[in-house]
Amino acid sequence: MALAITLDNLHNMINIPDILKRNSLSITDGRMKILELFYNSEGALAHADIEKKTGLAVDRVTVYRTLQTFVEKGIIHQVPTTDNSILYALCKHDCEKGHHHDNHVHFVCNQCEATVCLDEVTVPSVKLPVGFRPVQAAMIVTGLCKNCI
Amino acid sequence: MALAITLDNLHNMINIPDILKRNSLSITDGRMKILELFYNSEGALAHADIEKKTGLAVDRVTVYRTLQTFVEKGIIHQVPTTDNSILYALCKHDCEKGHHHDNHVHFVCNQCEATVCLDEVTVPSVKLPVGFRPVQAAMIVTGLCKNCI
DNA sequence: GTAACTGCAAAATATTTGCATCCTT
DNA sequence: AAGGATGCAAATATTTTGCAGTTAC
Repeated sequence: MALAITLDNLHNMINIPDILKRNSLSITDGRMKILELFYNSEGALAHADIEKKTGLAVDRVTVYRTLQTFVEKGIIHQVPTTDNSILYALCKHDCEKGHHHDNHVHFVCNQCEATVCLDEVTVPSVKLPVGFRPVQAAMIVTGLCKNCI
Repeated sequence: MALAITLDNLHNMINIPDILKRNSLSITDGRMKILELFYNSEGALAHADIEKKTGLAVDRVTVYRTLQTFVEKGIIHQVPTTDNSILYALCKHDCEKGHHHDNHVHFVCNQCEATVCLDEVTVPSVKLPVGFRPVQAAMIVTGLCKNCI
């Protein structure tokens, strides 16, 4: 019989300490808790979300420093937004190696406010006016997500 | 206060007080100065840019309030960014009527840091996974602008 | 004259930095 | 043991709010 891959055993396949180790980061409670949060969350997270969910377990300053570290290591990336909020999301593919490959479309739900990475949808290229040399492109689509339709 | 008539807005026959009037806003020094700034600037502006350029002429709080008012009226729009900065740019077409039509691509120069609206380049549509209903899309391209190539 | 707008002060938030202590390796 | 990571306190920075005085209409 085929092995059913549920969310749960998908998570079991992910080894949080290992990810930290691969990125030459010491394995600490705070980093584990925060990284776990990302793996257990559907969409992108703001600093405030993380602070709320970790509660007293992790200091506010540590959250700032951890997010910064994770971005530098390529474990998470900053999600572009149309407003001015700062969101972070896991680099699903192989950003862990230090290069970000977040050229996928980000979707923001107007209803539930969640931001999700549509890893399978790549940003289309556009023709720019003469004189502009493109290097990277980001795209944000807003609308209704599957939970809110 | 005397409105400085630059070659540019003279040529385009842009009447700053008129724009305010059309939007049922009283014509004040601060609003004129700030709106003028937008018309005389190539790209998008951050709150800090405006504060620096208006100097003591306009209070910091007034800048915040004016930007908010202008966005509400559809005179300017918030520019999506890949980092977390807040940028504003003129709505070039007919956003003054209260609806935003900023579905154009925004370009950020890695060299000079300027953000410009590519009004002539519209955001392409993408095919989303089942369950996502798109309403709006934004796109940010980074690279080198014509001045920095 | 009246409503709208501004500036100032201060409150509320958000982010960064320094340093002593603790924990991972 | 040593270097890195954390927590706490405090310094900065950013944004919002209240209110009294001023200005546009």
